[in-house]
Amino acid sequence: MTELPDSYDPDSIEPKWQDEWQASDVYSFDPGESDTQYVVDTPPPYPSGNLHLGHALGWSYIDFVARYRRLKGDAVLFPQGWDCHGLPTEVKVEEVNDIHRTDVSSDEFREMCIDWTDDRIDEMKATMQELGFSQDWDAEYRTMDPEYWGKTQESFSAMAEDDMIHRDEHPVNWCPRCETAIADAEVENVDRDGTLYYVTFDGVDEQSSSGRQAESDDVDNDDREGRSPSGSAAEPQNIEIATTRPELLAACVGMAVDPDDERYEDRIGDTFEVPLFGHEVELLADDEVDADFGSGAVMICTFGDKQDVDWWAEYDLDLRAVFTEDGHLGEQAGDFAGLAIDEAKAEIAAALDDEGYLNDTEPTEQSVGACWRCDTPIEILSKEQWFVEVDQDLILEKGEEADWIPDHMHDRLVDWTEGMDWDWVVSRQRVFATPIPAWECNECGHWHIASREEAPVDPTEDDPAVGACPDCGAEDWTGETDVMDTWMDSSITPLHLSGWPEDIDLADFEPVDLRPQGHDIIRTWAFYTLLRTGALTDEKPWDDVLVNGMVFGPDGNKMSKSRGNVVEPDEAIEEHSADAVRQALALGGRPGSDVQFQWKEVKSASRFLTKLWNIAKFSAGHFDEDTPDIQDPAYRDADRWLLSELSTVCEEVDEAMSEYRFDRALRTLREFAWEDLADDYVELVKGRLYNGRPGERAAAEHTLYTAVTAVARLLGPFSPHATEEIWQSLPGTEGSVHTADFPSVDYRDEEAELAGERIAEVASDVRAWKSDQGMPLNADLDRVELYFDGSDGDSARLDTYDLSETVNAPIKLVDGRPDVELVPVEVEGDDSEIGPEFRSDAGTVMQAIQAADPAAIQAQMHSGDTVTVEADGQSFELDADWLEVTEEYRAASGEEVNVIEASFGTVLVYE
RNA sequence: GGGUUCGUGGUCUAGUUGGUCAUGACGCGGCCUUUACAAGGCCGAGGUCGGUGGUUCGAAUCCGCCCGAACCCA
Repeated sequence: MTELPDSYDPDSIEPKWQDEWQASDVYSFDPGESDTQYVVDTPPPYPSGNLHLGHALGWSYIDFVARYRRLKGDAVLFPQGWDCHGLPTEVKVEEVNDIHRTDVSSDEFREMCIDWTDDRIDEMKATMQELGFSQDWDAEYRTMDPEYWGKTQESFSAMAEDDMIHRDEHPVNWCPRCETAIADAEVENVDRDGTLYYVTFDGVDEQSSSGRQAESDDVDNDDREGRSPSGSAAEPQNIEIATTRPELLAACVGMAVDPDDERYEDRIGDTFEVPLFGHEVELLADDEVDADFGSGAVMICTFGDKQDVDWWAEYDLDLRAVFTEDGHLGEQAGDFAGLAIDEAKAEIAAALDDEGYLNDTEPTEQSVGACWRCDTPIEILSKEQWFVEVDQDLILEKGEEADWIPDHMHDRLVDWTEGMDWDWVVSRQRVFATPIPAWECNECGHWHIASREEAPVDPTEDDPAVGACPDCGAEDWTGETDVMDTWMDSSITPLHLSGWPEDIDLADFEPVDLRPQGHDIIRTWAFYTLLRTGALTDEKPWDDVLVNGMVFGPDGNKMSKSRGNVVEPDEAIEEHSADAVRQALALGGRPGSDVQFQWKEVKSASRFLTKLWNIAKFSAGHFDEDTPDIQDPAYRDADRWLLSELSTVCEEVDEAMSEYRFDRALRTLREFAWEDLADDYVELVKGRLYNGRPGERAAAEHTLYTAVTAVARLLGPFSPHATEEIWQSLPGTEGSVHTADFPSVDYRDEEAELAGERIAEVASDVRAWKSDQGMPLNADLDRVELYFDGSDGDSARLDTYDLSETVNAPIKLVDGRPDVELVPVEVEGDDSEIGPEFRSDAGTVMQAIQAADPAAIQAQMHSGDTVTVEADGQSFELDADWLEVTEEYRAASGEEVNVIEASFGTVLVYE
């Protein structure tokens, strides 16, 4: 127990506790210390070096849960991993060192990447520390460490044993800038302005040579020679197609139209000649063609898009690969070979125009697939690659078994999964990644995948353990140089955290408790984890998936450098405090919804923390080492009321936290601490604390102690630093607030709650009245009289001691109405009683009540249990309890008196 | 084009088992040194609950349509 400093200074207490926690083991996971474990599958971020507010939101949620579960007594594993492998690091390392990755050996390049990543991890850890997150750093993992990527390889081998890995020639998404295959999930569709070219394909007539028609039509550009889509006289007829990609002309292997398109009715199966390149293609009919797009006819190329791939497979078309891996035109392109794709588009369009094949162009909006790492438009190339089987049913089944918060995020998984039509291409033509543990036999071309025991292994360095080729017996191998998609690393995090393979076998795996993540990686991290864990263990990876939204800038837009609306976590921490930032993030909305970062929320959180600090400081001044142990305190109504309220708060916070409703939990806590505890309770008991007899004082002290220690613990998950400082300054506490137990306050007293509410209400009303009168709040009053207009003798059960001290006046309680002139001015009926009773007449009855003379109604209420009102010539009999008469003070009756209307009756204040 | 989510005072937000005057914060105006706190207390102004139609005695809440925004997918 230490003295609480006079003022709240987060700049000094936050770093102090962060260092303290690091040096101690408050967050270490010891499965033996509790019967219940709680394991979080924390996202391993890509180590960019910059932990932004979006991360801060996701990690705050995790930290709230982790700290809450610790309070509830679970042994919590909150680990932190790093998803290190990937292209951006390679690019960065090349940039920083001004080299190309082929300038140095692979090993050397990998080392450079590791060094770079180490530094970036340190930067992100520093921000995590500043935000007060409670990871157990003993459980840190980095996918670039052989201990980790060996597991990736082992899982690859295990899936290969189950025939879920294959190597095939298959069209893949290819980024020509990164020069690697990428998965569907790594393709972003971006809208761009493009040009739609109308190009004529001449018809081929077996009888005659493919002579062109020199016919001219009206087109927009009159310096161009145009060709009609349906040349009138000559045979055979040509056809006009529309394409945004003339550079693919050399790869054209067919043409397609809508089977119902009357313009092309008789021409299905006709042969046409590809302009400039001369090869012949056939016209197909397929439902997928949009007759309203362009000319209604399109060309099929290998490959312009996935649709082309489908048609290519379905109609068994030729493969004419025209693009090279580095985004140029290859030999198939003849005179155009060697041009970059963009150049080729312009040159081929110009050539088409020169030769009279280009009829028209028009601007068009198009959606193109782009590499999500570098935004370069992707191409589809046919390549030998490694694939992991996508078992859609299994993924859907395991996804269904998990609880998604919010619920609807599960729909995204389902939509994505059902739309998958290719297997997952996992090979990448890069360096800094997990090596694919496979070798090709130099003799017979057989591919051998490492056994599980061989991992970690670099096949470019070591030969396979198998020795001789099982197919041909040769012993000469070439190691695979391709590496794995980084999602292969991160999709086994639940397995890694569960201790596979050293502690458990795949068959022993049980789902971990929580997967927190952003909704942007449902189609990747969540999808792949379900795929891999499902395939390897036949279990769902986790019980709950908690999905966080995005953090927008203060202006409501997505944070971006170009918009200038980026707020960095350390900026917000410096301005206020980490404790305040965390509260602002918690209150930004329910989990799953996007959060707009707002300085005012951080500021108001900061004010609340100051308030809390002052409550604690005031309270601590009244505590001594005996306070925690006060036995059988002589509680008064105010104490019982506060304890009863606190019991409800504990329960509500518990429930909200277990439902991941951090916003609701925190709001509940704030209201209790500020309104009930500070504004009402503390004001009520000051008299007792300062002037009360020892027993009376002790009851208030103990109540205050119970409330403050409970609030510190309940608020600990949200604002760990301030609550720690407060907690450790209180008597009777041992160790960190973050190893304490969830407060068990179970003190229910409905009568005291009612009494307390009334005492607090009057105290607050008199306080407001004094403020209105311009009086000091501690001004003496002659007396205050409370009149209860209920008939059940309420007044007898009200404890006026604290109230009297607070308002500085003797209190008199009276059943009945005060001897001042009160005029009934309005009668209100209870909708929830009158509605169901009178159904369609309810509206009429309510109107009648309002139209009736309030005095007459009141008279009826005083003379009996029922009240009759008249409307539309009918009379309706009402239960007197359904009505409430509002009275107003009209004139003083002699003595100078002030009247305050209260919920239970009337309060008279005599100055 | 398809799907999901959302629309509440100037700004952000609570409130979805329908029920009396719609919650709070920030901002704004005014008053007040009161033995934890002026980083406080008190009072006040400010809302057709996106629009429209329906269900119902009664709709911010349920249903239909429309408008707008964000995200995901094509």
